[in-house]
Amino acid sequence: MKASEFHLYTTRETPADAEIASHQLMIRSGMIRKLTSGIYTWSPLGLRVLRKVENIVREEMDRAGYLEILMPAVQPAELWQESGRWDQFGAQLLKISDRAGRDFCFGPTHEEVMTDFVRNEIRSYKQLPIVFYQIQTKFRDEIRPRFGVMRAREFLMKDAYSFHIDEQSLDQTYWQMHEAYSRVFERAGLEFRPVKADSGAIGGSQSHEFHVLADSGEDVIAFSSGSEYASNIELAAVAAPAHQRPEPIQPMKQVDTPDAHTITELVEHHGVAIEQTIKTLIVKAAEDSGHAFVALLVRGDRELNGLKAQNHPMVASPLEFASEADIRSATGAGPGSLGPVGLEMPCIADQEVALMSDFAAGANADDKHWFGINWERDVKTPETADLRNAVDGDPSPDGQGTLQLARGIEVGHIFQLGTKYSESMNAVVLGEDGKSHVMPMGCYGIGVSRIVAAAIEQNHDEHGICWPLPLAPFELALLPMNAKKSHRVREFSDQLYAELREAGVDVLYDDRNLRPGVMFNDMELVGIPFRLVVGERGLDEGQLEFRARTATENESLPVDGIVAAVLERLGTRD
RNA sequence: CGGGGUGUAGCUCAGCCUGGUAGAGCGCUGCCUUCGGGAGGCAGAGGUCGGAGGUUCAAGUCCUCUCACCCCGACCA
Repeated sequence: MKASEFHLYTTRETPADAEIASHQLMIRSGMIRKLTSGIYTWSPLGLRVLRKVENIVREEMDRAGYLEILMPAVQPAELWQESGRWDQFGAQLLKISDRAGRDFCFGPTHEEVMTDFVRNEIRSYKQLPIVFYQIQTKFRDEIRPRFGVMRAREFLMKDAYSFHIDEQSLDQTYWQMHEAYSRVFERAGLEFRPVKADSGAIGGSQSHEFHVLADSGEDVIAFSSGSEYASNIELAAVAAPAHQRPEPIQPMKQVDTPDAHTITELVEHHGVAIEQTIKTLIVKAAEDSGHAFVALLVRGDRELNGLKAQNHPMVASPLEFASEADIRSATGAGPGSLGPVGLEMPCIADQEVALMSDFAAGANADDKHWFGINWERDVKTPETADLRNAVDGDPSPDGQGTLQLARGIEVGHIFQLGTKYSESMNAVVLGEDGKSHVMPMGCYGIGVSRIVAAAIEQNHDEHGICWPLPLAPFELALLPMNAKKSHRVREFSDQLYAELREAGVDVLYDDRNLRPGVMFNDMELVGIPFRLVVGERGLDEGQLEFRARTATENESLPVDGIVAAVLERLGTRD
């Protein structure tokens, strides 16, 4: 491709509304343009990358024997009413109506359409197992779209659905898919981890997420130093500490703390060790608990794990924090002055909290805290549960090694769905026994457009994007120096461009007659993995300069045999 | 949906408080010079100041309403 015939439009300025590197770089390199909130146009440059990802995904799905189909983006309400999700899915479901007033939605996912398709197509266990997939534009009306295509409302997703005669077959396909997913991310050249995940509202027995590791990731994953254990931090269990509760030393005393409404302020202004403080969080209680609210106690330096909390029988699910007004009427104090002493509601303490002594907590009166609190002596020892997020160095839940935490971007998620949809939508086949069987299902998603952003988060520097070769929009940039004046350089470059194309190299030939600095900066911003520079000086010596995007030094390559040398350096390609 | 903020040239923003005939940088067009890490000069094109209403002799600026976008809280590929 000649740059003069391509649409390259880069900008020096960082757009004001782009916060993270991938979003900034995608805008600056001109890969995407925002049409409206959470909805983007892919430019020719961006589309090249998107297609690379898409093709890797497609090839790996095909290799595994899965069958590609294409389902409608617009779906009738009836199907969603049949599964019960028309009302359940919530505001993320974009509902639309046609001229006759019939209801439709723009598909956020395709379980219903898929199940409908299969219940009409598949009649016999002999046709099972079967896996269909599609690569489709989805729409989810996110409350807060952000980070460009990372969390867009409209996005490109690969979704696959498997159908089985029994759970065992589902389990088998599930692990095949796990393998296929790993191949996808390996081929894309990304550093990733599959982790155990919460199956959430979708239910089912098994679920894994695939995360691209990046410091800017929104998810935290935990993996063991001593085993294969890896899970989303939501699921990482924390073992109860083994030590005994120390004997009380301090008397309990009330302290005026008008300057301390957060744990940090309490620590800074009153010299309390943060490990000796307790955070009291008031949440709504489960409906059948007989209470309106429940207090959750975690050590001051710990984070509440929302999933663990809402799974507790006393706690409402989904987790809902009490409003400040609710807190005030229930405790008589504001959220900055709460504690277990004298609290008129059930308390659930994290395991380690029950083993603390001489600790500080709010007094349930504004601007007052109790210091030197001890369980039993000053307040009843509460019920305990595992409520906090794991931290670096916690023992691994499987007993082998310790946990390390890393940040990740969720780019894939696989589920064993069971019969949730096949049952409500009556997707059955005749079994070997001549009877109807409801088909267990699996569903498997990959965020194709999100992978593009995730790859940039993982691979960029101060100059721009550093594409892994398999995702790069072009493999090689051919940069002539001062071609406007130098006929030699231009003619040589024209010729070399033709030869490289002939050899199958995906080359971007910058024939725009720009100054060298502009070309270098553009190619680095766009992230072309390799560049080849043609200049008068080099031609005099019979040499060209070759350089990898991530390298700091040029390599001199002789003009003779240049194409072969370049091919060798590009390495194995698809 | 709550809370906060911003809408002025293609982009990034100043001007608004204190009303008086629309600005800068980048980008774009033309010419000249320059040419190995985002050059310089000259000449240009480009804005119903998000929209509607109001106050005023006069509104980008003040008031009301409205729309859009962004940021902080509950979800997900």
